[in-house]
Amino acid sequence: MNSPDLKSVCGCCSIKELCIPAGLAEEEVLLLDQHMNHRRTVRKGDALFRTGDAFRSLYVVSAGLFKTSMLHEDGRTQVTGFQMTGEYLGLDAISSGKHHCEAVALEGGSVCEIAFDQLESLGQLLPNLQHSFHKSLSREIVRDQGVMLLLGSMRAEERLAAFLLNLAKRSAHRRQSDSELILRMTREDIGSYLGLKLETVSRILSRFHDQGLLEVQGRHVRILSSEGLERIIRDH
Amino acid sequence: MNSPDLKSVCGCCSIKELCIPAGLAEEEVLLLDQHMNHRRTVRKGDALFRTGDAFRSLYVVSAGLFKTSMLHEDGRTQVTGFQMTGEYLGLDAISSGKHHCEAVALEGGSVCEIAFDQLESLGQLLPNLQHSFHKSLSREIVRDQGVMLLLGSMRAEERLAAFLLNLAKRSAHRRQSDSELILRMTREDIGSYLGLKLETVSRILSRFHDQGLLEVQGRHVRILSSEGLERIIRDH
DNA sequence: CACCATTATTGATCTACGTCAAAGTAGGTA
DNA sequence: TACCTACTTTGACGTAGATCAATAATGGTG
Repeated sequence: MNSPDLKSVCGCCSIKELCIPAGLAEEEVLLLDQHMNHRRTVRKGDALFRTGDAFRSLYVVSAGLFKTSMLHEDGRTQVTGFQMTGEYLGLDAISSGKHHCEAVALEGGSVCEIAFDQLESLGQLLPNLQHSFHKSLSREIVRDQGVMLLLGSMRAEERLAAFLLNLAKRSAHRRQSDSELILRMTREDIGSYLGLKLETVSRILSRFHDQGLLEVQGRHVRILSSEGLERIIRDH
Repeated sequence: MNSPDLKSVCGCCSIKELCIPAGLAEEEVLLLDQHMNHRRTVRKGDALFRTGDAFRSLYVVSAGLFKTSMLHEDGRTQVTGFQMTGEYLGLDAISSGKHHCEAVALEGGSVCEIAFDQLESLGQLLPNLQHSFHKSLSREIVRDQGVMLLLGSMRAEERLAAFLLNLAKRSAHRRQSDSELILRMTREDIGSYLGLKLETVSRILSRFHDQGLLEVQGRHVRILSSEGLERIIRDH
């Protein structure tokens, strides 16, 4: 537990408009600040929580990239998401009081932690916060259902095109380049997320490269034609 | 808008322990009752809302069975769930103020409607309600991620086995038989939900029948060996 | 710098599921 | 009751993606 430094106070946080404080009044953010455990740094490979851990807190990514994976009892495992700055980790655990997935850092970064009971109490005081929290939960549902659509009805090329466009869009939203991507995750992680084998992911990246849609250099990917990728999805 | 009859008042509702009132104190339920639009009946085929509709209310199934489908702009469509008594409809719409899926009744039934702004206000007053609502949202996330796991890592037989066991479990929880199932949805609906073609669904049901795991008579299915179905999932 | 472990690419082959097509069946309606 | 439509079953065949296998690149570490 680090002592909060100034920059990690919500009111002064560089990502406050992407995070919980978004849309809150200044005095509301002050109140929020009293309940947050401010930035905790994590190193690549660190787990924030693991499947089965008791649920106490939600986390919001303040820097870096995380992946969440579900592990089924029969040994099956599936990457359920990649979380960037401002995105919540742990929302699935509210339902039962224990985590259903594990969250692992794919690069060094930091998170802010908030005890869930405190978030709920604070929600009683701040309708704005309550509402924006509901939106976050609902947004996660929409995201998951989007992945269901992808897994249930798209072919491998379409899935990968959608994945790359999604990463690019989210990067752009965070004022990072929307064409220069660094895939912090392995081909196997991508494959697991997309319901494909790593060989298929690799093959299709090469194919996109050959078609002039991407420049692929290991984990460095540059999107040369987002229209081309969109067309792949549209033309099924 | 029907005038509420006695039986549809939450405090007297036959399914109150499956629904929003679950876990609330009597006086809290009274308050809730003042904000619910009580039972509205729906006929088979009726749509509660459609993709793109403005979001005002959540619904809870009080009787019958619904399906929700997402339609992608490119004409792709995917069944995202089948909702039974006590389950919410419309949670995805909170995020953006418009519905991302459509909800259609698969048999005659009824729903209770609650204006979302009223539910939020009520949540400010009733921490219990707030908390149980958060759990419902989170449960939907867990459910969706379970489907992601199914779609991303299971083979056709495993998906169908998991689907049937899930229906049976949820029926049992509602004090209906856990072995005698009536599939209110078409093979195509099932296929869409499971990322399979209707022919595959049909073939696998026949195969399960031949293996003595099921008795299949059109939409009437009796589970003869749930252990057998579980084994199929476990033994990938 | 050289080493090793991890990750990625590419090819050859196999197979689960999709596609296309033809009957068969059930349920609602006149 | 008989009809018609919508749904279901089953077969023959094709293909996208998995599997198996062999190199080839990385990148972190002593």
